[in-house]
Amino acid sequence: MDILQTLKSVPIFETLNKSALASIADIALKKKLDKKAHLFYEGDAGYSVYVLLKGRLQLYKTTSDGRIIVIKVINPFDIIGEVILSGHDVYPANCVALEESLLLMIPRHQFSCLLEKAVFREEFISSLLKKIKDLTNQIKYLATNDVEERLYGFFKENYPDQKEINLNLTKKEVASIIYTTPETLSRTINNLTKQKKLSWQGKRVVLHDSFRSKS
Amino acid sequence: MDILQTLKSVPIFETLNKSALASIADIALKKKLDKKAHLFYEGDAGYSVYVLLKGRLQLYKTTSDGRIIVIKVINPFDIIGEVILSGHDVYPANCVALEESLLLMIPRHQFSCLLEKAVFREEFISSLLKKIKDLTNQIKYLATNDVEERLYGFFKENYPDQKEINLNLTKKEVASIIYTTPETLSRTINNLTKQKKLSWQGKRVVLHDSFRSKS
DNA sequence: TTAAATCCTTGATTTGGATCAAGAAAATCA
DNA sequence: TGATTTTCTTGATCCAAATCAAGGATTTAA
Repeated sequence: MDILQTLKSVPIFETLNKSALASIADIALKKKLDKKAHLFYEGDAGYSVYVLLKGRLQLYKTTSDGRIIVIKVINPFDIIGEVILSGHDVYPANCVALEESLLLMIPRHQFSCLLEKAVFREEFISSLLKKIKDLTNQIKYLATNDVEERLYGFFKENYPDQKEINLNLTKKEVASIIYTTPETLSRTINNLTKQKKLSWQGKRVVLHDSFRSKS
Repeated sequence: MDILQTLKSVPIFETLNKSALASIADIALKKKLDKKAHLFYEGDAGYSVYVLLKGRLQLYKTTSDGRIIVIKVINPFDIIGEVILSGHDVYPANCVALEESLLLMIPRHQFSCLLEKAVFREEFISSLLKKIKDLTNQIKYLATNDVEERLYGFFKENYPDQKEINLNLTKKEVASIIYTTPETLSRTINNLTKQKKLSWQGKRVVLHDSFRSKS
């Protein structure tokens, strides 16, 4: 698929007219990221804004004692790295591919120019506001301390409405996304399996109707 | 102080020229909020964006079992409620005054018009990006489970560089801001006092140099 | 000024989940 | 293919902080 076609399929660019799309297509590059490869590290100076086309990324920070704190899992059509648009800024977190991913890479200056267009600006601001809402929910989700509940939230957030999931993540990775350890996740899955709330074999997860938020 | 003067003192409006300022002054209203009064509740339809001029607010959500999850403490010159700019949206959290506060209230449509101006737009986008960074840090801060550390972060974030603080909050409120209970906060203060890391009498808190992050 | 409500403290107890340990299962590599 | 690494599971133990309880201090209301 050529870049122009690709652009049209990305919601944030949908409202742009042909000439605007063409001008992005001229300077945007596709970038492939292997599983476990990093897009950037915290503190890196940033010159590009990215749009995830395919795959799944993870934004995370590390604590002083080496633990990983997952900020957010990034799904297709999310914008990444837009924080570097203010000032000559650096990325505030690390970003790694959870699976093989495909990105669109737009130089920062070019991206700024797009903001001249009212329709695009509104889309962009909306996407920032949505991100703020998401992070707000993430905080609530985290502060509501309960591993089972967080696991439920993980599926709901990242695999909405799916009963049968083909999971491209290890349990260890899921554990870190829901802020727990592999041991605790393993025991939680045990319990849920006994209660017939889900089944989890290899990459295949089936959520039964009884697997619900307690609230 | 009249509104025009006030506007000039708010960083996000600093770059605006006289006519732009005058047009805001025409439609912006000052709003006083008593301590414990709500600016809005989660789910309320929103028609205004606010700027905090004086005082301190708290954004929070409630869990299904009635606990309060503090999302963010808002300090002067922060923008509040801008999330309602996308679509015909509702506020995603509750907002309450922790002390008597003064706000500037700008109708949403008027605020949107300001975004036509490139300088203002850049300021506004920067403020959104900063908010995203802040929330990101809040997540890390929360996930780094340690009450003493979170208390340290609370002071650093909200009373930067202050050694002697006149605290307008009850200990119960501080406890909820750092995601703990009054009992645990009380014990933590005990320990820190014994170690001569701080003293906390009534509203007056003195942080000694030895009160530092462990990391 | 007293009464009622709320906040704060201290002690005792409980608990969810982390950590430690070690073997089994899977995935990756040579 | 077998060898090595990594992941997953299960059990035992530990711990920070929540919860429960109850008395004292402070604030607010009447």
